[in-house]
Amino acid sequence: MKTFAWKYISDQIYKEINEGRYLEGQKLPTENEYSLRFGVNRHTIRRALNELIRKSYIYSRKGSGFYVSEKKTIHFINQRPRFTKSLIASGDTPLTKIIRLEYIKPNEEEAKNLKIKKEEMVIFLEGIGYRNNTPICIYKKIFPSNRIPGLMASFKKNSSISKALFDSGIKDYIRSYSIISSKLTNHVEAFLLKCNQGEPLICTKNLNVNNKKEPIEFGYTLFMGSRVEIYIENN
Amino acid sequence: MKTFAWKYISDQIYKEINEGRYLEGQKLPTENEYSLRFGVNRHTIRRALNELIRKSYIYSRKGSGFYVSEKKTIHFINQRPRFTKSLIASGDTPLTKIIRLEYIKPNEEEAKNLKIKKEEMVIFLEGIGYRNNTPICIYKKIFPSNRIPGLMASFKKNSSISKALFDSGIKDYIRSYSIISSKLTNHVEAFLLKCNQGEPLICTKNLNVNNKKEPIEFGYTLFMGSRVEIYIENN
DNA sequence: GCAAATTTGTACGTATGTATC
DNA sequence: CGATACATACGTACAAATTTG
Repeated sequence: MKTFAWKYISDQIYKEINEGRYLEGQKLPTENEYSLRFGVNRHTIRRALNELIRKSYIYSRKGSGFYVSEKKTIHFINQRPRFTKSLIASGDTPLTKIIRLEYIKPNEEEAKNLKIKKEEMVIFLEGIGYRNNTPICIYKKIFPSNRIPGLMASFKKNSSISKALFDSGIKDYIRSYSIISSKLTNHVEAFLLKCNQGEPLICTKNLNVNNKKEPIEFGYTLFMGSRVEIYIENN
Repeated sequence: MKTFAWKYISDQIYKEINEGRYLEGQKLPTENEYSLRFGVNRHTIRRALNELIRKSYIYSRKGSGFYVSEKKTIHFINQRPRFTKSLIASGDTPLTKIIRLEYIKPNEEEAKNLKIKKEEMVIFLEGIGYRNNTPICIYKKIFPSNRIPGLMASFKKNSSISKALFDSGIKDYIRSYSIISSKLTNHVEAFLLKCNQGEPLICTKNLNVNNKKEPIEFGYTLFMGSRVEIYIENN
């Protein structure tokens, strides 16, 4: 099989990144510089660099340049889920920013999973998880507030979600199930995750239940495929 | 924010696919036809169509045309893993093709997981999983043959992996852990999965142990993100 | 089975827009 | 503000795979 110019150049540049010739976040040569070096048209270089963006080895900033991407962290999925713990386990500073907190009506799937009537209002919480000030996931969580009195007040007092739950009487909970799929970022997600549109995401959907097996949280998380790995433990 | 021609066209074509105007696998209009219809250059159409390929809504065949992609199946990850069972659960005909079966030396990670010396030979098995004659995953499995006498012979006799294990005395086994990550297909994987290079994959790595908690299988699976969803049950 | 026509893929070139420095 | 650098979009040409006659 013939290898094409753009493919060869893409592999070549990747090799140089992989050899550690550029630090994470470091700027790569410009399109024109590569164009001169490889003796091809600028568009052929663009094709090559675009391939590396798709594989999320690099990213671009319009008017600025192309830069080397950062490495992955590990997220754990197990019976006792705690986002913060995951990040501690991977040796980084935990951080979460809540970007939305309000009462809304659940959709059909959410109501069904939480075992409530779809007219019953729920607490909707959306936030972004970080590692080293880099966003690595977007999460949305739905709580059946009628089942957990005082939860909204507790959220407003506590910065930590599991602490807020604890204060509202949820001393323990376990994960009932998770569903994992994949898709590419749309432009809103790309904005929140500070990445390019079209990057691969690992999507999880899950249900947590209390010790009486009553659903207490239904959630979605979008992890950046390029920054996260998911670990599933069965005891 | 200004929306560009290629973006608008990409969204428009996607909308038409999503409205069900084309069947799964159906051929779309050619680049030239779209070019005429939208009044833009062929390359602008290519940009738009490429976006839909990246999102795996469509795929292309050189010299032939662009086609609408097929829907997803569900794969279950739980304590009692059986690939075949997953496919039955999703209502399709199970099928697996073994493309490699031999004795080799394990790498460090494999030896460590299987709790054997890295000089000890293992059985390496590689295959492709199908649904309706469409490949949906590539799997590689490593078995500590010293711990499972007669396994190689059994593989050669049986078409089913779990049946082969059963015949070799592994009446039951459970999944110890799974790790999930994501990446894009390289050209070998794209060839095996009959898809375009650069499609997103859900990558799993896992360890199965027998009822004495001895490792009996370490495996990797690459699921096509566009054709599979993964369901994790915790009882 | 072969040749021609069709269709996608690669590669060059030019021009202009737009964000960053 | 001007210079730089990435992004979009036009155009041409030819290569390579598939389909059609």
